[in-house]
Amino acid sequence: MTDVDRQRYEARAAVIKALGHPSRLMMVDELAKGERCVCDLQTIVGSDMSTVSKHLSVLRSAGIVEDDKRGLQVFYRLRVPCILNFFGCVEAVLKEQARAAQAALRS
Amino acid sequence: MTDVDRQRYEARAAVIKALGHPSRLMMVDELAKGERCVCDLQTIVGSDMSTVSKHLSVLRSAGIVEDDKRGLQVFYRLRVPCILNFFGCVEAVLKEQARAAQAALRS
DNA sequence: AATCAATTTGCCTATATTACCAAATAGATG
DNA sequence: CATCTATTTGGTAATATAGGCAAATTGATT
Repeated sequence: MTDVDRQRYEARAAVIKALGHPSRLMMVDELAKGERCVCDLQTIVGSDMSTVSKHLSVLRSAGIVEDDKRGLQVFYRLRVPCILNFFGCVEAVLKEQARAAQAALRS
Repeated sequence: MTDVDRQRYEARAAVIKALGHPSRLMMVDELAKGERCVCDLQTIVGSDMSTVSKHLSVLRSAGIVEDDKRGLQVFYRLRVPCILNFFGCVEAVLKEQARAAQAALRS
């Protein structure tokens, strides 16, 4: 494992980590439908506006969303929509989890 | 956003979070080639054995890997191979990141 | 220029994560 | 049974993350 390889895994992990929070997932899901202002996202997520803003900045520095200020509002949108493909597989993992839990109960 | 919805995002985030660490990504990548004992993974990752073991337990409780003790060794393998599809999109995000960084320099 | 609205930043506290070491466990072997 | 090997568990310290409040910023409005 070379140093460059390590850096590559580091970079990948940073992207994935940015997605590893429920509020951020909610926002990504909402942004899948189109661009949204911070206020829209706050309504959905339900945290303090400053908290939402910080989550968005995590997504932005990971390269997952980009923003665009128009007037008083800042609009965010997905930069790389393939992110959405993750969810299918994540659901598969959750199903496996459930299955394993059942099996454990039976044994 | 109902409470059940929130729980669903929570569960998804937990799975994704488990992937959000460079060492764990390395291990998943290695396991893509087939099952491996903890010692194999330790060699690749290069951390303390106990650290590697804990990372594996994170992946296991997320439902991403399963393990199997045979003799003195414990073998791990991927439970849900679609995980590997993530990487393509993550690379796309990284490329976008790089492009944005370039654009920022030019402006 | 003063005020208002939307968002971000700074600060602080609580909680979570990571890593290593040392000790415990479990199976194999002499 | 004593011992060796592979792995896990417990303890602990360092660092990172998350959330809210208050203050700062930025653009719009009067």
